[in-house]
Amino acid sequence: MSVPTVSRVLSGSAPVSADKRRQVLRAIQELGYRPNAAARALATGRRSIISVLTSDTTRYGYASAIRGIEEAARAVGLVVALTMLDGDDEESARVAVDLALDQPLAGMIVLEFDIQGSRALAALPDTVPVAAVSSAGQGRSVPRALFDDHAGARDATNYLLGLGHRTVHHVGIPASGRPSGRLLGWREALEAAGAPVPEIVESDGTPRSGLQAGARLARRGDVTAVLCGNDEVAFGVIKALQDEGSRVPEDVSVVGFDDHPLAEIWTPSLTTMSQDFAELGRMAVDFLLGRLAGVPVATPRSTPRLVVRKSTAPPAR
Amino acid sequence: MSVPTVSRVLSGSAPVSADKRRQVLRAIQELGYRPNAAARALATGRRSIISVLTSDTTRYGYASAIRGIEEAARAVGLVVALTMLDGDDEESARVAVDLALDQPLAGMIVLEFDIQGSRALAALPDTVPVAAVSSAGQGRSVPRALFDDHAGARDATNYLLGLGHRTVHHVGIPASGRPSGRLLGWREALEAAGAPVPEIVESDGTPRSGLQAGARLARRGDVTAVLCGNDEVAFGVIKALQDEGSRVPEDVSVVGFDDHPLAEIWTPSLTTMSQDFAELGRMAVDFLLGRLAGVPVATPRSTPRLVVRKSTAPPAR
DNA sequence: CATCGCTTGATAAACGCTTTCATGGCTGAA
DNA sequence: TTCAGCCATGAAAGCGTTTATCAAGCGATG
Repeated sequence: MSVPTVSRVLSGSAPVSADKRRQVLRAIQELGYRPNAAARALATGRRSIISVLTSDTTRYGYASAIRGIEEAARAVGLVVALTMLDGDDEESARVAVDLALDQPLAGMIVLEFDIQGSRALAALPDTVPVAAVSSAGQGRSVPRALFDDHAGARDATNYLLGLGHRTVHHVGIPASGRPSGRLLGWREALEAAGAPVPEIVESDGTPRSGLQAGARLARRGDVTAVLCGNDEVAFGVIKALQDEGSRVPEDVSVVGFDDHPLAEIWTPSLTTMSQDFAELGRMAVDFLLGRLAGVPVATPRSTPRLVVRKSTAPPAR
Repeated sequence: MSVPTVSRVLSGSAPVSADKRRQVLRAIQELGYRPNAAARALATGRRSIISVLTSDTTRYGYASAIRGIEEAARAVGLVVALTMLDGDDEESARVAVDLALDQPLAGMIVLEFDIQGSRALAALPDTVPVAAVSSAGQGRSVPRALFDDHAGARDATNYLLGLGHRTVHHVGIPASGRPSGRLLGWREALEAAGAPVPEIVESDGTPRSGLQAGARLARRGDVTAVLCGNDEVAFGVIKALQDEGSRVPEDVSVVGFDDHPLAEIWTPSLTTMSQDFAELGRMAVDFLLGRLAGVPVATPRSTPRLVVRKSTAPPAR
């Protein structure tokens, strides 16, 4: 019973007599033998890791996308490695990229939801096969799975205008490029409708910063509709508005983005642009794998879908 | 300029003249050379991957723990690989474990927050270095970083009893063993106080199931205090109670578990047992690495801390 | 009965790196 | 000037697989 025989039994690359096979299998059982992954990777050149570069993995959209990526990867026998991007300077992007690159990678997926993602993408050598998950728009020319938050924001804004609001305020979140697709879509819709374009209120995308944004909006007094950069911020905005005595949706309508699992449980339940991040993650994997295999694959796209709940209503007159 | 010289420059394992070094570095620059990770792993035997086995990564506690693990791993130059456990049968646990084991692993961390985690742990061969992140309690004898949700549930229950509630109801979530530490702590506190032990309401840990649980509780009529298995469920429970006309906390006090980022934004803000999952994840990595290095490390423990907010109050009399 | 072809097992090379070992050049002391 | 001793460098072996090549054994066929 030789080494190659074992290899053949394991890989099925050549016929082995039933007898020998049984022998080999039993020995493997007994010894608890596991092929050495490094040696195998070296000999075959096959890489089994998809590396995911992302900032804050605890946020809903990120976590969902990662989940989708992992599912799709596992389905084809690949493992996903996670590297977090935690500074937004170029140096920390380089460090993270280096760490990720030190693995035997089949490919890489960058969640380009924010500036950290863009930085990482920029720091990548162009030898490594990569797919980004990005907002539709410009950026380094790299294969991407796109979510069209430009269109999403436009639709959301139009929906609010359609309810009769004179204009729509916007609470921005950090974006990968500047300005973000969400911001552009919002502005575009306002301009197309001839509505005034109010000053943007910035946030960092967390509920807590939404609280501050909401407080600032409440102080303005003339706000009747708000489009938030994501649901977490929208939650904070609603809370702050309520704390300041505004009723949602009677006094102010609020629309979120992403369709967080808690959006339908919130009081009032949150009208939002639903995005299927998990699906987007899966598409990114398929896209990457397709390109690796040399199969031409169309750029995957996903357009957010308006989910109307109870946080929006026509303005009080 | 020979191969070993390059290796020496890169690893610093032996002195190289400044001249040669410069030469080598320039060549590396020009060629965009990257050492082959698989070959390196094979030659050195050093493994640079920590594999994390976990079920649903989008849930707050899981995502936070993963984040902590990744941070700690990255700090020592390791990469984390993620494998999701998505069935709760033994077969899918075996598949997931096999996939993870097919990498050159430094070690493995299993998030044993639920039955999937336990299954995975059971499917692990005892040759691989592993640390589990588990509720304090029994289980397979494996090094663990423990969170004491038994004590946490006890404290929470005692807090509610201390407010004057006659008893405390419990909305359970799926647990790794059965019964869960949270359930045990809750029951223990009730029994110690001589309070009646109400029938448990089950949930699957999601906001939606919390909604159902809350509706059932509302129908009982005699409920004044509820301890929920986690915050997401608590959110659902609160919502359902409110929908059914109960006021929180005036009619019913609700306590959650984990301190979700939205807990303080909720209406009313949620009293909860705060757990630092990220820290727990970091501790698990240190623990694992310490044991690998042969350094004796004490079992890390973390006890949840009561955070009192506005969802609890003395019972209406 | 001998030969051919086919199946199956063994031997050896290769993957790209690290590490040990030997060598040759240099320095410094005698 | 010479030789011991040291240091930088290159040659070679080894890490655990896969795969190509080769040899042997077997049954079938002429």
